[in-house]
Amino acid sequence: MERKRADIIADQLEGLIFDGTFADGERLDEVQLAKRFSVSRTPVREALLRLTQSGLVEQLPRRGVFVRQPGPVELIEMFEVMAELEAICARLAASRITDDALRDLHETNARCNAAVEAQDSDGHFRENERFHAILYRQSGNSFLQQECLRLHHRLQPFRRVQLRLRGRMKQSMAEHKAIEVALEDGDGETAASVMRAHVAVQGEKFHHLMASLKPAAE
Amino acid sequence: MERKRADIIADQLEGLIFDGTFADGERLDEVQLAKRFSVSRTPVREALLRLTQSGLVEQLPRRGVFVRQPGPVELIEMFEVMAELEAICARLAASRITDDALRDLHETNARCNAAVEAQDSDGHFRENERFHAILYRQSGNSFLQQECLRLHHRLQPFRRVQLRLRGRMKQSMAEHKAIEVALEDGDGETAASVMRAHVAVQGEKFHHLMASLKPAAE
DNA sequence: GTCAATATTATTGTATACAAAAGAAACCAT
DNA sequence: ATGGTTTCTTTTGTATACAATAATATTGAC
Repeated sequence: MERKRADIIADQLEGLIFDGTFADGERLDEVQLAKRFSVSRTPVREALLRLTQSGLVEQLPRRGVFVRQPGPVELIEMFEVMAELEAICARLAASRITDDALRDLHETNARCNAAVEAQDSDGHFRENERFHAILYRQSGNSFLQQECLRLHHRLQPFRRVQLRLRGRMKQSMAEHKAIEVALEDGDGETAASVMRAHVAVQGEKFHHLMASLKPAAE
Repeated sequence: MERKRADIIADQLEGLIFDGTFADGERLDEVQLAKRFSVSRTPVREALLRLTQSGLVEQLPRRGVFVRQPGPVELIEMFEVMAELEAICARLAASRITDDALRDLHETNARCNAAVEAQDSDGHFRENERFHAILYRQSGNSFLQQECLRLHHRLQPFRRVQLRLRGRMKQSMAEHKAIEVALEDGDGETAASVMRAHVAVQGEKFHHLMASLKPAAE
């Protein structure tokens, strides 16, 4: 159950930004949003403040808040950090993961594979999320886990795109398997380097995809 | 120049939490703060919302906001993440750092050493900050840089303590030197591992210090 | 006709007023 | 006296009113 209206509005606004209803650079008018959600400006302002902290919008003093989608460079940077963070999780998890979690990881990968075979995109997405979430948790560092979840969530809209590329899903699953094996062996360095590449390639694929769509950019 | 009153208040409140004026678990009353800063509740609430996002306070719905200092476990976790993040910066910087920045780093270390010799605690602190800031920047990833600055800032009140330990400053300087050399050699892995230990030890020292002060804890 | 200065409008930032919910206190019953 | 219930108070969350500033439009001068 959600807490206050402001939080609900923040989540809804986030969704509207993620799905492109509010385009990059667009100004978010407080009174319009207030009318849209049938509330006063106060909870809308709180929601916008939260989005500002999340980095989804930018707030120019006395001018308003504007949607701020990361550009190509920033996106590559964010994926690079995500890759490093997940590599850390993998390395730490190699020595800290529980047997239960290892089993869970194995089963999750199995379900993920099955979803790929069945062309079940949503299923694959769900199990893929679970795979990564398990590793965040098994880093044994809940602060690291929180940071990973935060950045993961922020990159989510960009993450789905690259998975549609031909052959990417199967390669991705092979990487998952390699990470699983490395963790079973307690080989932190291997787990880290495979994971780093696994995540970093997502950013690169996305970048290439963008570049092919907008050849004139930059 | 600061933007709105709410931001100024947020910064001031942060300082008051850092210096212990507001103790852990203490409730921050909106009307009291409003009177203290001679404003209405509105900017106070905005400031508190910002601190909530930063993690300095916790907001229980319909109950109020409470100062939330990290406990021993969380602090160790945060230092572990900081160590890993800085290790990443060092590794990336090894291949990306500019000659100018290398010179700057060298001079900063020299000034830092001089400050240690002169027992200039503030000077050492300042140059030490600069050393780390240079590496954040030379990671060549401004998103990573921002994340490092954020966590660094959050850990600042706990960082100063361990430096007062006997012999720690000299050892710290030796580590700085080792990192500098590794960067000159373009040896990313060495730079990363030295940096990781350099930062991680801060958390451990702090932990030991706390444990020695409160032997009954946990 | 164009540029600039001023007036008008619109929008953000802050203050206050109101509503709802949680906590405290008083009252009653056993 | 103690436990529970109910009222009252305190405090958060929301709505509205006001103030200040930036954007826009209008008007006047050249």
